[in-house]
Amino acid sequence: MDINVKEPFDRDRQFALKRQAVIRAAGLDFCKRGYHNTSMTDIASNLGLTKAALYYYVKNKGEVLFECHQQAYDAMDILLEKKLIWKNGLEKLGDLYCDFVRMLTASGISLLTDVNSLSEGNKIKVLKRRRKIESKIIKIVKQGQSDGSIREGDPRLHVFFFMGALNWLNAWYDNSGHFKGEDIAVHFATQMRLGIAAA
Amino acid sequence: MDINVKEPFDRDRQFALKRQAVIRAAGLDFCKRGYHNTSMTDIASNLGLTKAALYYYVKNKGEVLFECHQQAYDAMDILLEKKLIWKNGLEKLGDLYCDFVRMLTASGISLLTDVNSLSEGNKIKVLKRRRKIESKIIKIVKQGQSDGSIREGDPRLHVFFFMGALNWLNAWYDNSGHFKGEDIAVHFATQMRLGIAAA
DNA sequence: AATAAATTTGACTCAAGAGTTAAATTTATA
DNA sequence: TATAAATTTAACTCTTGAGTCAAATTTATT
Repeated sequence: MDINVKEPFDRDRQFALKRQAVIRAAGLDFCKRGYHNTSMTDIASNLGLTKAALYYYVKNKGEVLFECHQQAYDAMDILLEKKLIWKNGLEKLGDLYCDFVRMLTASGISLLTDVNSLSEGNKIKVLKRRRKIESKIIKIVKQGQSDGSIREGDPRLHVFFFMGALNWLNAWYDNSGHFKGEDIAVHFATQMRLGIAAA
Repeated sequence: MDINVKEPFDRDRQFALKRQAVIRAAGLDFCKRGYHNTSMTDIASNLGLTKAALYYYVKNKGEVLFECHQQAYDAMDILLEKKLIWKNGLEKLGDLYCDFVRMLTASGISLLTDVNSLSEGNKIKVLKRRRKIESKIIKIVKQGQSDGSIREGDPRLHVFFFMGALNWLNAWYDNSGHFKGEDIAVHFATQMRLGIAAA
């Protein structure tokens, strides 16, 4: 048996899980009110904790912001690596994009835009990761242009366009609101696909 | 002759122009580094001025942020009111969107996203204006769905998608960079149109 | 030359919030 | 029951940056 029944008693594991929860909660706060309009005390009290307890899990506020970014990119990387067989670049991209939206609406992970509040070192790391992901997506677009499923045009502009829609998602999406995550995912993926599909 | 040769000597006029310049410069700074990562001293020194001089033109930092939003919405309203005869909703929307991108890349006006750093009162005003603009655009989409130029689907989701691309524009566009504003405008308008066009 | 507007200088106050600390207390583990 | 981990309490320090102010200086207008 692989299931570890003792897991809930594994303190390191509990610590890691709680730390993740802190990051995720902070991410939601940053998303809703903005990094600088959210104090460590806010984050703590939203978790039913005290500021001092937060500092038991994280070094400082900048680290929290950094980890929020990491979390989002980790999730995106996992979706990018999901290797299946696709008819063509367009299909591949459509499903990937759908997964991105699903992930952002369902997981509590926020794709933050505030890169300028990171320390210089972390900012570089985050931008590097973002570019890496972007370039993987651009590669899929080029693939689609080669196989004839995606229309011509600057691949970077193709990507900037629909990734913008994705980045804006967090600004307005509210999981207690009118739209269901899955519906948005399907709608957005369709609109994305049609925008770049070959005639 | 309507041209007022004395204009450069009209002090009220000069004051207003300089105030506008302050807002616009601040908008560019906020866009590049974020509202909270930009100090009043930064804004001043980017204009070759001193902080005290800034306060000769504006009441406080919050007012500057508010005016940045107003400036962008003023510009969008002007484009929205540009009434011409269109074949159908899709054409109308395509041209409008193209104008939006042109405006954002050419005018030095920034479409800021940081609404949470506004005072409660100003935040309400800004969100009200944003919703008003959004609903005008949604109306055009519905128009297009009636006249058969735009495919079915929730009009709000159609709009959220391509307005996201617009909001994200400021985050990456650099007027000294690789892409020409006009090229982006044409590309984005095309991609927007194809995403919602009827089959 | 006289006046008013625009701007600089530099020092200052004030508030908010990050981050720390030590001691006490609660909770889980063995 | 003894121990170690998790968390609270509450007070504290420090930094940053907004906003103010008064006096001096420069620039434009008449």
